[in-house]
Amino acid sequence: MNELETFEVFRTLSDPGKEQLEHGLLVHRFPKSQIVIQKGNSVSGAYVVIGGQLRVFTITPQGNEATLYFIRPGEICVLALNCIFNNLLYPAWVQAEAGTRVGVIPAPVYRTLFQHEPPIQNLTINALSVLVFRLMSELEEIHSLKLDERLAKFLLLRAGVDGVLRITQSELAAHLGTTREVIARLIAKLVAEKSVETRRGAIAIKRPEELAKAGSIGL
Amino acid sequence: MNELETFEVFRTLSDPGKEQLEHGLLVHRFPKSQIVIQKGNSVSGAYVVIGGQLRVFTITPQGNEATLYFIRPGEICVLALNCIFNNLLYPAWVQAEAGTRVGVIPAPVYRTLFQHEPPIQNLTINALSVLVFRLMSELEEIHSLKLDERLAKFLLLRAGVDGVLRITQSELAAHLGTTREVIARLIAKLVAEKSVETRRGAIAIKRPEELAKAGSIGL
DNA sequence: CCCGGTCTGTAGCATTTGTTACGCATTGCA
DNA sequence: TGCAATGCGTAACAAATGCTACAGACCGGG
Repeated sequence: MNELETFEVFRTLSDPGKEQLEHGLLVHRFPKSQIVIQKGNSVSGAYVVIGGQLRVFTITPQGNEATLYFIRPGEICVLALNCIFNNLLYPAWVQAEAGTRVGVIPAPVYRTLFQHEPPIQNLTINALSVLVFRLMSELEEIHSLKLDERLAKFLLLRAGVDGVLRITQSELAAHLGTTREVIARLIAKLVAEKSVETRRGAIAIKRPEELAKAGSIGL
Repeated sequence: MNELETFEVFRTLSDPGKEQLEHGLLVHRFPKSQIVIQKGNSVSGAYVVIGGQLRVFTITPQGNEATLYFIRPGEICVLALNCIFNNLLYPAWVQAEAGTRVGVIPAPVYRTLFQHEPPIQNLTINALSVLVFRLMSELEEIHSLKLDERLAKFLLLRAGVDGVLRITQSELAAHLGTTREVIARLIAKLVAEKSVETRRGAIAIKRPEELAKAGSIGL
């Protein structure tokens, strides 16, 4: 039984489909922070994250990173899909976090699966759709919200159940497409009004209501 | 022969596929500037533009519009696709420009076509992919370019062969997600350096080289 | 031809964001 | 323990953008 069958979609394939998949599948492991794909690389197949997590980001001319999104276990890299369906080069950078395991389904295999297997069709369409929505709301947010509002939203949406978000301010800045100093300034305000506390490499949310107000999120 | 067969994709369907399509297809006509879909509407099917052009945009809390993209003849509304595949409500506004004709393929019909007809699969994947790329480069641009650079790029990419772009400054502002005054200020600079001339409802590009420099486009 | 609506040109000020430049704290490693 | 690397806090300044306000130009319809 291949590793992808931990995920439901791949269990519901037809038998010939499963066979094709087993034949082609490759599994890679990446150590922490390793760059998996660079902008301009050609893409050999569809990437499915089995464990760990991948981070997709771009780099601005000034050298700042801006995170586009994450790929978590069971998810598939949509940009790579785009590339294999349209024969394009990969348009961003990808970095592995923690010990990440990734399954690679070679492009030709994936394309035949897509033609005949409804589960793969759904998976594909869904992945693309979700990305479109994320990107659109991201765009809308950038146009309509100020940085402090986006920050508040980000903190709320990503904090764990204990209200603690393990992330450095530089990383935060990268996610929001700005610089560390700006983030530090905004967080200082939040600390002043006791909405959050800061630690090295982490932020603890103390008064989510305040953040929700700032980020215009219904709580 | 139905109106969609002016476009190649729909001519390459299998016979049963064509039949299904003919059964379900509806064609609508819209006068200039009519709002076609409002945010939150439910979506009845896939929209294919036959003639004219649709404009998809959002509205910020301050009431400013920001254009997301256009749908031209032969293209399909990807957001509507998303909605019919995932049973969502439409997430933006759509407005018709000029006398636009739109074909509507009801959701169930489209879904069966998608399952069995490779041309429709390709069309769908392509439409989604292209949109993802557009949105991503838009995002990257917003992060990395300043407004004047984005403006220069926009002018160059959209001007006709005669170097004239028929658009009001308010519309320009909407496309770039800013306000008219800001656009006026930036254009004033361009006029001062004689890169462009302005008329009522139009802008004439006089020295594309200058704009290309500003917008960091290789000419 | 006049008038109301739309489009444009400008100015000045308020805010937000980016930049530069430090100093200190914490961590992990030699 | 000492040192280097990394992360954080802060200040002052520069630049970009947004907002308010107003005046003149142009257009089409009555």
